Amino acid sequence: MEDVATAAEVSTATVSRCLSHPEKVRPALRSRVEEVIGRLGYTPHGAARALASSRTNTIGAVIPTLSNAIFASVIQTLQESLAAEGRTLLLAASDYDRKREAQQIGNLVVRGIDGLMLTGEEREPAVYELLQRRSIRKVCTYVHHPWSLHSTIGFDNGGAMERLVAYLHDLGHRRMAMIAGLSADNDRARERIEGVRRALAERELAPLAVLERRYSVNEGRQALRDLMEQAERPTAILCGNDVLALGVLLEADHLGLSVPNQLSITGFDDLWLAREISPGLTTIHAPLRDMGRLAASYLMAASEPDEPPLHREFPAELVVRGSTGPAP
Amino acid sequence: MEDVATAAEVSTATVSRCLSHPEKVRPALRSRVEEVIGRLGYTPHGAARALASSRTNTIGAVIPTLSNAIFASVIQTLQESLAAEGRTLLLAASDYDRKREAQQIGNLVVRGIDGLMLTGEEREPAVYELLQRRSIRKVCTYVHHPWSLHSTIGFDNGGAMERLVAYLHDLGHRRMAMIAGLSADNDRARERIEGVRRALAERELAPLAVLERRYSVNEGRQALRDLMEQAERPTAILCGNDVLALGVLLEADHLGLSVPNQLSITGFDDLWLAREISPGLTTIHAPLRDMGRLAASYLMAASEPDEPPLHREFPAELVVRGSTGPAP
DNA sequence: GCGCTTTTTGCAAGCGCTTACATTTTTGAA
DNA sequence: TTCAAAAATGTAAGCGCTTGCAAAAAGCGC
Repeated sequence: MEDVATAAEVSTATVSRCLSHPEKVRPALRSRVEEVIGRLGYTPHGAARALASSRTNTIGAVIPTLSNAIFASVIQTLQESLAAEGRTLLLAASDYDRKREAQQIGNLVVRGIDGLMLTGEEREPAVYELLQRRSIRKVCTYVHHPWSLHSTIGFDNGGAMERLVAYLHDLGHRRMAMIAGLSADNDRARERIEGVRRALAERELAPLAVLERRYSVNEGRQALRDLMEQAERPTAILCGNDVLALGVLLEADHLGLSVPNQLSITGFDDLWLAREISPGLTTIHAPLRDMGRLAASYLMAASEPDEPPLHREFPAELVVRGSTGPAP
Repeated sequence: MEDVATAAEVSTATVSRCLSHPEKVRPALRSRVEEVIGRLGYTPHGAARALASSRTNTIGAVIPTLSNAIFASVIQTLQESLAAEGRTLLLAASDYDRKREAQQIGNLVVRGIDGLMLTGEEREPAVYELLQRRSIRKVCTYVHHPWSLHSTIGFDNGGAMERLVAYLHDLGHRRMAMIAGLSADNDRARERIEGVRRALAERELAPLAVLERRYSVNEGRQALRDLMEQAERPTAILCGNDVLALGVLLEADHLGLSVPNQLSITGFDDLWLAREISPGLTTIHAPLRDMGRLAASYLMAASEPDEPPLHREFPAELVVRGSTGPAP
């Protein structure tokens, strides 16, 4: 920086201003400095900037896993929106593990972030304390908790499942089962289960079974086999996400069960695959791009003192395709 | 840090050493300091550390897109390996755009990284100059170029396609076409095309057509329609990756073409989907986890002066499934 | 207990920037 | 043209750590 200042015959302060607040420098001078910067190939030192300005222009995000396309999609949007404003994305994966998530967040905080996108709301309280102490903006995504002290941007997981149950009920289904995700460290999975129970209870029904499985195709396959061994077979199966539903669909084919004639199947998320396979998967469309974009702009905004939390719900719409039909 | 030092009745230097070089501090003292750190909830300031030590403990990675599972998978492995050694991953996506990639890399470098994982080898020369000047370790993945000055960890894209052609040729196929990825800014795509041309030329054949398309299911579908409109129809179609192949498979079904009886189809990458769909997709298995792990350990290693580049090839094996069969 | 070497600890000088404040230059109304 | 107000630039004090070097403590052979 000193070299640039010398070559351009200005002070280092001016060079710094050209880089950080170009509007504060007279255009003529600015272009002279910029020319020298280009000629000398100078690039600023991020750590020094961060130390001096206590801003890192970096936003962190913690998601359960990259292996699931729905997180990849939000991250992609987030990073595009951030890049457009000159921010960088620091990414970590928790692998659906609470302890690990806390550790990864600690990592990100140490590394220096101005904001943090989280998945779901439930986590170690220590995490929220740390973020508070460092006054790092945060937002919980994939959920909508208008009562919460933490900002949330997402959709109504339980409500979406209720609509799915209502739809199946209208088709005449009475014996329904659910293959959910592991609910232990996952509030989204839990809300989906609760939504199903609630909607069935309203109709004076109960699920034949609620199986909790890791989100994977093979777990879905196995779960269907387990369900079909039981005395009372369901006519419809609600899956915790599309990946499980896909496994169920594949296994149903394998077992010679006709979908949707003998068995209706639903998913959640609306991966592109849900549309491409045959039969198409009836599912809930998760508003991923909307979430990613809003999260980005929220996290980049300047913090006001005593700002109330932001809560924004995007609709999660029911998408009816070929995997559901009237009860046999 | 000063507070910790005061409370533990030591100097800040000792606190720093407890954090960075614990073996240099007498165990009794160290545990005293660590107790205070825990009690006060002190977390070090990453930017200050980076500035003082000129190490960031952060590794960058630039991939074309997160939307393709093969990149997600490598990133997942990379990040696990890095996290195990206390390093963080800084991620950027280039969207298969050369300019954008250069810009994203610039971003990462400014932000401060000790090493960088790149996808493929071909890019703006300025990028390599920048990395050189900042003496940032780097490695190109998904390719194996033993002649290159830049380290490469990957597999032989062209050779894999040659094996695929040989296999199809043995099955009696003579009229083959290729639906490749866009080769403009993508050396992997180009090498795959060249592999096909070379293998066919050796057999005194030439591809009926080489279509270049964006990697997407719909582009694959459209490409198959285009191919089938031509006068001379292929009996086998080699796709640039599994996503294109999947589109071709779906469209073949749609068009009433029987696979593999009327048409053989191959992919590249071996996504889990390739195994799950029916018929299963004959493809090349990309050694993603191996690449990710080795890239991580290479990038974390200390740089020696005048170290020669590392070149490591992992086998990319042919996986035969139901989408290929004898020529009609 | 002594003098030596080896290990542990403290001191303090930066690391490369940003920015509050002081100083200089420019602007514009009289 | 003049002078106060506004804008542009320079000065220099940190930002929170690491680490070379010096000083102190510990270990060791006698």
